[in-house]
Amino acid sequence: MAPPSEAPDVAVTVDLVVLTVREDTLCALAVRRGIPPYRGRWALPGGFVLPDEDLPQAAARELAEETGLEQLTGHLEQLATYGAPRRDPRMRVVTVAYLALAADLPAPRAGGDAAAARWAPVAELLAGGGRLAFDHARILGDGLERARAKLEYTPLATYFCPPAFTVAELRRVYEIVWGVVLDPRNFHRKVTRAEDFLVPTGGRTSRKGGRPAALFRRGGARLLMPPMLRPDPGEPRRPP
Amino acid sequence: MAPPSEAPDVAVTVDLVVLTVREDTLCALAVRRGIPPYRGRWALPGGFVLPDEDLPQAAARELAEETGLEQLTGHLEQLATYGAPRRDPRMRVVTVAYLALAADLPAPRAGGDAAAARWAPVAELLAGGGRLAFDHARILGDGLERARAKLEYTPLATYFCPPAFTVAELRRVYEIVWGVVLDPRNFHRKVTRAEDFLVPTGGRTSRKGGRPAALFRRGGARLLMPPMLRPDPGEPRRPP
DNA sequence: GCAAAAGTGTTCTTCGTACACCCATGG
DNA sequence: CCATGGGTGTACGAAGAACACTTTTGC
Repeated sequence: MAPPSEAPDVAVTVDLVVLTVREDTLCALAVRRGIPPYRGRWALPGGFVLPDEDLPQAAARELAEETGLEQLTGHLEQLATYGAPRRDPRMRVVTVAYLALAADLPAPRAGGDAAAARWAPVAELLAGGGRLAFDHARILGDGLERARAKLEYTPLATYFCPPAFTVAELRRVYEIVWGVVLDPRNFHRKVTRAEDFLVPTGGRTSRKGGRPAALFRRGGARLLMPPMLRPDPGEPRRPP
Repeated sequence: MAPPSEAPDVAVTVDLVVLTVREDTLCALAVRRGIPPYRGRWALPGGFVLPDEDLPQAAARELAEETGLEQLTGHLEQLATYGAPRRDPRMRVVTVAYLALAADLPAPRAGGDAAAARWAPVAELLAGGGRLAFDHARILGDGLERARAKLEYTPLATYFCPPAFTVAELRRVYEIVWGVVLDPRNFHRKVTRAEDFLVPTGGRTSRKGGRPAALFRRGGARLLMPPMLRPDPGEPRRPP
């Protein structure tokens, strides 16, 4: 509500869960730490909030620094804030996590405290506890859960796709993020019927086999209505 | 991601959107500021995060201090974090907002920097911009939106009710929070059929007129399935 | 023509909506 | 016995699941 007379010993950072789909796998941006603590371990990209910077600005700046991604493409939203007293052994650090979604991007570049940066499969980063530095496994898990949930009722999945995409590409996104298999016919009807969800560009794809698919771009709808229903997972996925 | 060598000049607080339903009105807890800035204006309750305290702890402590509410009853979740550079004119303050829901409570007590505290109708606090101090109108608006959305697919509405309640009382909560009128018969079926949503206590109410209603308590379900659908608003509401 | 992928139609069932109707109590 | 609200049954339509079937391309 109100600040104290004296400034407490706290630092505020932003951390980023940047998700993309590459080679039929859901991947997150990870950086290798070049300094202690957790030196040599993978972590989520992030950094300090500058004195004259709002939180979304800080997140967008870090995102651009790490990926070169323009803010015009992709999606960025606040995820949650993590501030356990000893989540960073050096001092009290409260971090505001952001979730970013982007189409397949060129390989990231290292910089700052990061010795390296790469797109890592989310499953790999979350497997076997303790791979990620700090509480970043939990943050990544929360980001993944948020993304999965929002695919149901928002156009978020389209942010994983290039500017023009086919219905099948969009369906792949759902299948990969949710880890399920969806019926291509029902999916097609659903997304093409939803008001303002997809806009036909008029273009068509050409491929080796099969009928060419129509190309679409993201429409103006902010909600997918009726929502896409997520089947309970467990089904296997076919090979790429 | 990693803290700096030197601590930046930032303070971290928690602010609370505490919602309750009293006298057929959705109300939020508001405190009157006793010190500048915004002296004499109403604000959301909140305070500093203590050095050895996690964020949810800080929120729960502030909630208990302001309302006397035990953590056993009610609901508390993180809402969002607000950190615009000049949201507090004195210094950089990043605040982590929490959303709390509670059944009708005794009148709150003032304390700390607050000259007074009261339950104020949400509509009143949000009407005519600039009533609330800082960016608290926006925070309250976000909390309201979150609460409204989560009534659809979670048992959140039951936290507005006393430990044992009737289906009609629960329906009133939905109607008041959403500002709509719901069909009592369909509502009854829906909530009583949903798995683990309501548990009959065996008790019954006695009233002046009409058949006594069965009493229920909140079940163990964390999701309401299938979800309650929110009709588009606009309908008037009958008098209390 | 055949394989392969896009896209349409059809059936069955589930679930929301509207509303008629019955139940149980106080006065 | 009647007013008042609690609770059940039923008919209709919208939408999801499953799947047969047609369309349009490359080879």
